[in-house]
Amino acid sequence: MFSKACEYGIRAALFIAQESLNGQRVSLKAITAEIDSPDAFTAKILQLLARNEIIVSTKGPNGGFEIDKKKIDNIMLSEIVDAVDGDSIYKGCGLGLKECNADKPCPLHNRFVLVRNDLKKMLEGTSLFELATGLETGLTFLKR
Amino acid sequence: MFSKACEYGIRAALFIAQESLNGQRVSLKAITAEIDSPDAFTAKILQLLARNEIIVSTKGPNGGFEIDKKKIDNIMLSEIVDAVDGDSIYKGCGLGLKECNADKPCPLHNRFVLVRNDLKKMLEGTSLFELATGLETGLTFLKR
DNA sequence: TTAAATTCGGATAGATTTGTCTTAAATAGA
DNA sequence: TCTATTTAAGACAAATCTATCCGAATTTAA
Ligand code: FES
Ligand code: FES
Repeated sequence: MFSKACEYGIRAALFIAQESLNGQRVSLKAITAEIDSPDAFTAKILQLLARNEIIVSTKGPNGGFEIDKKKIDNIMLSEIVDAVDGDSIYKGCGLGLKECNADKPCPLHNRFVLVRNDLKKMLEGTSLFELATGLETGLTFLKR
Repeated sequence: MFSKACEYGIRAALFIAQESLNGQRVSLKAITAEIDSPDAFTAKILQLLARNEIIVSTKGPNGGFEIDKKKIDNIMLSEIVDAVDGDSIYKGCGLGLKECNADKPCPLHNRFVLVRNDLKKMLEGTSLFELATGLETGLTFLKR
């Protein structure tokens, strides 16, 4: 469904959001320990999220990653997925035709767009804040 | 969403179904011309579908691929996806945890399973026959 | 029986994704 | 200013996915 990079990206963003809500900036090490992901690869993804202004990175001692508190309930999963995986999941044809086109549709088109749009709406309608609360209350987990 | 192999597999199966409904067996060449896919790679996928008894292959002159007419409205897309891509799309965690587990869910679990189950139901509820009719009437297309 | 047509299977190659390593740059604090 | 800490960036490596190549096996038909 999502690439590994995207999975790590979402999990990392959720942890950063959770800690940012508590006023804490977190280091790369803390993130990869929390979400159980490869250090250097995760660092690349965090750079990408920082370049897309989804997270803020700070170098030097006590540096790390954080998210503007005020933005956390305004950052939707769709933004992260789009930054990491692009928009193919929202726009692509289910059977791999070069583009999804209702005027010359593949046989699966009508059924596929229903599911694809549901996924899109779910991602567009879910903020980091909503998911971070479940983490904070211990109801959900970022590794296992 | 699906792998390239799976996309080719579904498109190939649909073309074979359409031709089988017309009593025609089709060669690899005819298939790859119709769905615009790489020959040798497509051949591998067809072998896989044949081993999974979704299609029937015949060697020799006038050989090729076909599907038992009586089975066509009974073969669901889910079988093809499962044969080619496995069941990760039905069972996998959206955030990449080793397994999806409602007892220790990831933050996206509740929302993700809704979409994933819709996708699963769509694939389980769609037969080759249903999609092949759209092809036959010229309403849908396997390449563009 | 021979030749041609066709799929099968294994080896190989290319492309993409995933992951690592090393050095540079920035920053805080002694 | 010096040093330790931390992220940034680019080169590299490994794994996986996609695609190709070639010879073997099977079958039809002359
Ligand atoms: S054309 Fe295939 S999903 Fe729209
Ligand atoms: S645990 Fe992540 S989707 Fe179910």
